[in-house]
Amino acid sequence: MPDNSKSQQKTAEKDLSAQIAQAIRDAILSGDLVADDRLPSEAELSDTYGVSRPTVREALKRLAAQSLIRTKRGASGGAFVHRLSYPEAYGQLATTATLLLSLNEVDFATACRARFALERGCAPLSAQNRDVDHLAAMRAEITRQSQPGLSDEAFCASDVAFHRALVDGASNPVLSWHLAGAVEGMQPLMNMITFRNRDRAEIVALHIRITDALEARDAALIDQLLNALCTVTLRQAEATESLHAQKNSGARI
Amino acid sequence: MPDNSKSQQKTAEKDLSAQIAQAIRDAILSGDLVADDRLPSEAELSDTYGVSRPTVREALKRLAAQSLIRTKRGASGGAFVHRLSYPEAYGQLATTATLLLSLNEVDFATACRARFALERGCAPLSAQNRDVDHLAAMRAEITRQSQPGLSDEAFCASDVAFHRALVDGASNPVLSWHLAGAVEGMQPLMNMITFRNRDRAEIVALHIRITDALEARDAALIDQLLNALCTVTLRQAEATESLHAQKNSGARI
DNA sequence: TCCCCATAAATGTCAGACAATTAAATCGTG
DNA sequence: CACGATTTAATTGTCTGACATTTATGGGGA
Repeated sequence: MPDNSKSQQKTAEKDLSAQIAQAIRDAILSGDLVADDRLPSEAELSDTYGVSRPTVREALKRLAAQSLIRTKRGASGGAFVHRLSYPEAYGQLATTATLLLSLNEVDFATACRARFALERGCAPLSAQNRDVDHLAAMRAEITRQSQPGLSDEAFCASDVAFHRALVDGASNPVLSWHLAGAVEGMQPLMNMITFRNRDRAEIVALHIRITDALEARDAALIDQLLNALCTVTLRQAEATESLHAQKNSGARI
Repeated sequence: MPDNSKSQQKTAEKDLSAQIAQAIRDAILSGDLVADDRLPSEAELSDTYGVSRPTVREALKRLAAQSLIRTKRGASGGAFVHRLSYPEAYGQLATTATLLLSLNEVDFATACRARFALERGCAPLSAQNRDVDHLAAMRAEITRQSQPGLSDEAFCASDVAFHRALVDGASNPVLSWHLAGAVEGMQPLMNMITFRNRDRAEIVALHIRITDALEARDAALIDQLLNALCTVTLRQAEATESLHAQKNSGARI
């Protein structure tokens, strides 16, 4: 039996803990293990895979970091297949998105266009399924945004909440999840932008029109207004950028 | 000094490895550590945090599982802040999406509507930025899909490739990343659907019209056709479902 | 019957050691 | 002096064994 040994090409010769984690991950994603199933204890796993307990623990920690399992101490404790909740999935997505944008030098325009493209995609569904609660939430955020002397951070937060309410109007949690990740991941880039008062007024005006259009279930108009909002935001970013460039060049000379 | 102990509410009293991982994660996401920065060695970290090396290692494995760091052995080795590549980010997103859909009993209709909503969102950008390469790729997939006797898996794979080319036409990697995750996460649900020949013909016909519309840069038409495709897919899923229900009830009696 | 406590099972943590890998320093030789 | 082989040191990967901590369970006593 010559092929009993590990195939040197396929398994990629990674760490033992990575291999074990992959094996368990596959079992979960393929459905062999379903939510709330209990994995064997660390001692049993170390025996099964022929490795020490620390190695097994490293594998389990890898899975825990991906929210694939959760662990409980004590008798009748152990590692259990975790039913990923939406808030957790949101956190995972936000982390990945933030990392992807910030460490890959994705420019603001690309991220911004992607975000508005996704949001425009769910506008028709929002127009169809929106509830009075969503409209009320959006109007509340508009009131907040209109207050003078609001910090840039607070304005951004309110902006995010407004768009979140708009997306939630689609009543599609999967859609909300994607959009939340897209928006959250942009937050670091977004915080580099400063909104002048005139720009804020323009944005708030568009928000009001969007809310009205949503109330009227006018999907085409929402689409158009979101496009306008995207344009405004991009212009804003350019202005901030040129301002910084100017300042930097001035300081350098 | 009574408050020297861990604050019982704020730090949430998690595992030491989770706390350390969180601290390093924050340092990376906040920008204190940038790509390719080298972390202190495991021995130094264990000394810094006052824990043992296995505990530090568990923390590092958590971060590695999120592709936040990568490790290298040997002298001048260690843990380095990892620049997340798009393929890796794609894998992360796909894992989370698959988990979210399969372990949370998200019904096919919800996932399908979300996917097409996102795809319709990038249709205008694709119409604007599409290249001849994208059109060629889509036409190649259409040819593949039209072959009779194709297995359901192969048909699905070609379908995915077709839509991927459509999305890539937007020339926005962030957008492509989101869509790829949405589609990949649906794969397990998608594989439960069987496409009859008549349905396949209908889908391929729509694909042809979509490609033509993309060539003509007619965003509105693409939007309309994607809507139709969504409707067809949903009808398909319902048919498969009722078929299964029928079979199951028959077997049960 | 009800409460308290011992017990057992499991994860969490530690200490020390050795193996494997890799880059750099060292040495030897032409 | 130059260049290649060898040694060395630093670092991660893995193992062993032990102890601490948490928690469900069951038994004993009031």
